[in-house]
Amino acid sequence: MVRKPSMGRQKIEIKRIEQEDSRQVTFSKRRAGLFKKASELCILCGAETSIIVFSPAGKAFSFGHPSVETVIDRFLTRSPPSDVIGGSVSLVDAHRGVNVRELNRQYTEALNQFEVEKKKSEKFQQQKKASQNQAWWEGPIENLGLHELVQLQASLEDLKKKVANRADELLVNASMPSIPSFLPQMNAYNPTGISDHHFETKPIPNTSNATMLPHGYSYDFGFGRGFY
Amino acid sequence: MVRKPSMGRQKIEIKRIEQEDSRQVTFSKRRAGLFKKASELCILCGAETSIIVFSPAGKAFSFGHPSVETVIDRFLTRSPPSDVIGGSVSLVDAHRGVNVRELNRQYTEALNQFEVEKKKSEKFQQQKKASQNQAWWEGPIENLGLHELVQLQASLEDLKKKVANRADELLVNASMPSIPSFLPQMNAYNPTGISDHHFETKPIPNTSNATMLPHGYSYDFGFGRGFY
DNA sequence: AGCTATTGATAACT
DNA sequence: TAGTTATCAATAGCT
Repeated sequence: MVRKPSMGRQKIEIKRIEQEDSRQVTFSKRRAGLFKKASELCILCGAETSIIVFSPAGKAFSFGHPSVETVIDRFLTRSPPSDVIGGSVSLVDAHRGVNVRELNRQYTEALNQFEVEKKKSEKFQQQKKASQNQAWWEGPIENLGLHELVQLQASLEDLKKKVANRADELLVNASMPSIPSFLPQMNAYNPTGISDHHFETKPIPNTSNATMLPHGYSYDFGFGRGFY
Repeated sequence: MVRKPSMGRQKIEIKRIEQEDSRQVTFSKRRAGLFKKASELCILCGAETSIIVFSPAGKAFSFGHPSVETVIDRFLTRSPPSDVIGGSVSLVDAHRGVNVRELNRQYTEALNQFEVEKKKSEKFQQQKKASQNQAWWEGPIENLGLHELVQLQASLEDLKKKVANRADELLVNASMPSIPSFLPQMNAYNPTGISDHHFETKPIPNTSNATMLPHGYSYDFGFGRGFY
């Protein structure tokens, strides 16, 4: 019998796939591959990873270990994983207003400082845009005032720490009721099916306890954090 | 001479790598691979992707197209409020959390902008310094990024290769200023040592215009969304 | 950081 | 959308 000599995998250029069907197929396959790679990275190296992917059609897919929310929160607040899950919020409540207000003040202040510095380098921005993707970085740097920028950075870093600390308290304990990993949330989440959320996720082999779900669905098996 | 018959790649089990050194090496390699895959997914399929990875040591790495913040925002906006999920925390004033979160987001954004500005200034310095020594490459290939140029100074051979790749990208995506894959961004990143942020990101080839930076650093080239 | 031998991912096709 | 195969690409083990 004559074999069917598939061309097998062919080398492709990394550029937008114009063929819509092919693009969709490739998206699905590669998204699955990406999530698998991520899960392996988590398992092999004990990393915490979060991936969010919006398909060209606008559908959201996500992968997260221990969960998308956990990683994002850690990233945004830059605070270490908290074990104060489910703590009382009433205590935070008492200081909430003041803290937020103060943080806001500091933030505004820092922002103002930043704006001043920013204007100094505005010309470079313009130069960049003017030359499109040309060499925006070319030109004199003397006017930038790097020294001042450095100082500003220091103050920002300081502020950030405060924000992070506050946020950690407020978010972790209050607004971010960290979803218990083993909860069957995904299934129970949208029992009505009314949601117009998109979800088309493919389970990945060896995914272990990482979450890998369509938009908005978390499914942490409680891998926990085994970090240093 | 006797060849050195490397064992080449061996099959491995997907389970935690106990050997610390190996784990670290694997983490670096695979993280780079993961980001590359993500960038390809974005380019090939026009997807919007965000990846955040915390190394076992706690360092944060991120990839984002158009930017981490953009994708996360989009994701969180559409995501169901997590406050409602956990019954025990339903008493929480969701609004409060939003404020803090928003505050932090704005702060992070500001910091990112600042960092970008700062980074630019550093590039200028490099540019200046580099120009003093050799500027032979200017003009003919000024479409390339400074980082590339700086990098290329060390290797003419590399130059040819890079220029070719670059030209390729530019031809294909003329309107998309991409981030030169071999950018030494992370190296020049924090010369002050003031920041306590972690950053150790590896440039990924063919990353195009996606952002792929260490924690908190966004670098949106304005790719925009080319969705349907 | 570089180098290969292999495994693993996937483009083309059914 | 899922399954198969030939190739290409990623990377484990070393240096």
